[in-house]
Amino acid sequence: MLKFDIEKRDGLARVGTIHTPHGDIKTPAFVGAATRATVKALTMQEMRDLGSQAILANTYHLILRPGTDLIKEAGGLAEFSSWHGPTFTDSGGFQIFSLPNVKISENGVKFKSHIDGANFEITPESSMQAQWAIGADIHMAFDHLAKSENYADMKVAMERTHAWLDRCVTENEKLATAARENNEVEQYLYAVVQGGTFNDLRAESAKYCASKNPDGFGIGGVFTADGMAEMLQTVNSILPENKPRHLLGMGQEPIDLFVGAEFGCDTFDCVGPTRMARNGSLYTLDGRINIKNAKYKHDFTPLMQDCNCECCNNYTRAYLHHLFKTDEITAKVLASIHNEHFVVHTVDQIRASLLDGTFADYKQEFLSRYYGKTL
RNA sequence: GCUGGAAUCGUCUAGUGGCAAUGACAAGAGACUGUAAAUCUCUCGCCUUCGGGCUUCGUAGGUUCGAGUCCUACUUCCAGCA
Repeated sequence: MLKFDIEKRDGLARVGTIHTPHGDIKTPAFVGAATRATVKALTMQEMRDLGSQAILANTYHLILRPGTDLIKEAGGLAEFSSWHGPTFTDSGGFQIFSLPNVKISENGVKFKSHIDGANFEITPESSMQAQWAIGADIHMAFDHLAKSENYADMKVAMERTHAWLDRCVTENEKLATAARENNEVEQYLYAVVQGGTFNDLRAESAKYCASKNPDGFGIGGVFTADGMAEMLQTVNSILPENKPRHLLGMGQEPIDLFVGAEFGCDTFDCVGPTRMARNGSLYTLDGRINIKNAKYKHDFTPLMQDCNCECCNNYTRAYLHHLFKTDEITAKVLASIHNEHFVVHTVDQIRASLLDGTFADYKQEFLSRYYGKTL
């Protein structure tokens, strides 16, 4: 069983440490999205330098390229990518939601590769096998995200997620047993809670996932902060408190991180920070700015005061503006360093404020400043 | 000097009788939440009550219901010949 120590609680919020075979994660923590075994525009050394504790890769992408056998041959995701720290993999379930032309059946999901059109299929069993081959410390159960917000559709997706969870757990047991016999390192499974915006479905899903006794929980299918607090209260009051919870995909907006942590989530991942960085939308304590805007051409101040990242320590807004306008690769590198540092550091500060009892003040001060001036 | 060719939005460019006029770049702005995203969308002559109105394709005339497109002259540039 995955070891998770909680050192302090505040309502549903908690401060803890997840002990993985590749190292500890001090929670709450923001996990970098390394979909194709890389955080876009950043080296793993840059990720370490900006304070990242863990990364999350995607099974779907790694099945397509380079293939999960190759990653196993390399010694696993951490070794292959030279990250060496704690790693997560997403199951590929999200691609049911995000890709066109997927065929979903009880057995699994049929895709056409977006690269060469080749047909292939992911089932709960094959997702587990692929994740074991990739060798991340923490795996997500293969789940079904509904595309529709319709109650009936959401219920069907949730029930399928539960049926698939049974199969994931069974397959995972087989793989875990085989690994133990071969003296291979442990890998752990999170069940994924679905149910959309319907709290009765969320409650049902949380109960079902908890009953399967996984190592932790992913909370999936969340897309906006609206209603998230109530949903998390429902779900995290049901989930066993001694196991870690990962809020899947949320964290582009700082409010997601505050609400997520306040209502009992331990880790987060989100592609937003690095994607927005590549597109010139950069975090500051006063809200996001678009560094490509003409008004920054002559702005020789740092991107953000009181930021200790490599970008803010060394470069000005005018320089970043110039790099973006001339489409230099370094624009995306520096911007990604800053945005990723911003969210990682914000969650670290949330952790610190929970430890010293100042969370409520920190949240109030941060959010009113961040959203007050720009929204 | 002669003979050809060319002049269109900041730049390059499409356009050979119905056109405020193509495309690209540049410029201005917006979006982005378990990444088919170093992507996508919008604006880009002036005004607008968003119906439309007005002024545009080197300059000046002309032909025509109608001209960026045809004719004449001029200006500038390019090429060849002197």
